[in-house]
Amino acid sequence: MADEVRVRFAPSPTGELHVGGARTALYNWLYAKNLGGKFILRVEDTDEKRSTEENLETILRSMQWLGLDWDEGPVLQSDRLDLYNDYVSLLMSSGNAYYCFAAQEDIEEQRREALEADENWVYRGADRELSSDEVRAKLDAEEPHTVRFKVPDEGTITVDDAVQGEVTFESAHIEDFVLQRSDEKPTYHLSNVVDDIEMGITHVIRGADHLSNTPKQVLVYEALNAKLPIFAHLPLILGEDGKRLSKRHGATSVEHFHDKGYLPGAVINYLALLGWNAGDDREVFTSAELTSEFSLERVNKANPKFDVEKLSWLNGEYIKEVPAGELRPAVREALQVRGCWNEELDMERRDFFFALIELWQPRSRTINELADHIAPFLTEAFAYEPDGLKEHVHGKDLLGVVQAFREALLQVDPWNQEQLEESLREVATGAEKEAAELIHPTRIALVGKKASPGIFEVLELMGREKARVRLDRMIRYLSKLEEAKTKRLEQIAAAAAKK
RNA sequence: GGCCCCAUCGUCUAGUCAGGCCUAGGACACCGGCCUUUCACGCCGGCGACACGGGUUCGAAUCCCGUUGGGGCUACCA
Repeated sequence: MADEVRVRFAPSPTGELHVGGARTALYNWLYAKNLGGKFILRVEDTDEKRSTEENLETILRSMQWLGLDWDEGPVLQSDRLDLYNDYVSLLMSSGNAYYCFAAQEDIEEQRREALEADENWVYRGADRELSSDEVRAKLDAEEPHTVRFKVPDEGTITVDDAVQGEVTFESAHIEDFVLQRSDEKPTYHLSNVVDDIEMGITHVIRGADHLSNTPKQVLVYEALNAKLPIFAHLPLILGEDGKRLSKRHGATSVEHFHDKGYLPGAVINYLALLGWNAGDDREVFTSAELTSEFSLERVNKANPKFDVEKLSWLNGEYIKEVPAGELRPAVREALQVRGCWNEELDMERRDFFFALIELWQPRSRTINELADHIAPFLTEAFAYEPDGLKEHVHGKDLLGVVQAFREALLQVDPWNQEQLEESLREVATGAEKEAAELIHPTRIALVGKKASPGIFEVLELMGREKARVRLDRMIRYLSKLEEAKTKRLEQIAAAAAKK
């Protein structure tokens, strides 16, 4: 029987889960699902200065939101420090590691000098040669020390990477790296390898920023006589400026996309296609298609740039296709944030709420946009869009026709699109105006914007009472315009009379 | 600086491993047009790329070398 596939996502809780990490998690998850393997979550928190509980919680929340469920874990490295110490002893007794008493500052000094002199330099600990008596004496004297790996002076290490192909490194270019810090905590190079061995990880799928570190880890595997996993290094996601994605690019955390009203399915879909493709022209994938078709062979080697425009388009595609009912909780949340949620929308006005969602689905790319569009139906606390006023209201002599339409609406029966349209056209004709000349100001009166779904649809859905209140508001606005105009004319007349 | 990786439209990419089917295909964005009371959707059309230079070959986006450009690593971070 072939070994079960076991992959892991191993974030360090030094920040939120950003899209790069999310994609790494996703590819691991897809790989496991594709092969019926296990997806394990491990938290690499051996750097206690930079790791926080809060970050961990955010990461877990983001993964859950994306639907990246794990089969085992989360395993915290901080819970198993003894394990790493056991391995240090093992490496020490097999002669692959040694105590290093050199002061950090001294090494840094040497490193700096070498760099300035343009020399290629790697640290080779002089303490490799210390006799066991000398080591014992220093240890007894409690001299601060680290444990370093004894890197061979010669030879090459070849990493056979599932994405990058064969990559060869010279041992001579690798320094005697630290396995255990002076505070006895393991470094990443140790804990990472130990856990991958202990957890039976078969495939290490991670960002390409780890490729250069891989030979060090291979050395540790070999020193431990452990079987190497298959490595797969994913290209790094870059920001729009071509630089590696970081906080400097602002909004790149998964949490942010949740807050902005993106759907988890769309984010997953976008991330899956950022560096991988099925070999055809499809852009929209179901989760099932993704898991059944994913393969490391089709992962690209070049670094992609993160394009929020395309994500937004995809998100719009998802919003369009999803049944209104599934959007309900997210829209509700967004409306609550905007302070225009009413419990009635979940009870007696449930159908109305659903109809509102359906009305705006085809013209919203995010849940937040959708909520912004729905809000005017729930509250009158919206402003008239300046552009709309300028184009369709100011200087149009509308007071009379809007008043007439307001009166006509009171008589419309039944209250449906056909009757509403008939009524509006009649009023416009009576006032010797084009229907459009009444439609545009009406739209602004109803929702404050110059764009909306069909005006009769909006009217029908909004209902007579709300429509009346909003037209009254527009009538007051138009009256004020008239007043101001009259006043100005009087002033001009008065000024002319004086001359 | 050294080591490692990468390089097709502005962006994501197909095609590269097995060279001719590529006057390089799709998607996002952008620009026109149609539809329409507006916007969006939808439909139709347009703009737009094999980084550069050498080879190899009858033939190169595809193979080789170099240059340039980008990214990563170079910590008692991960």
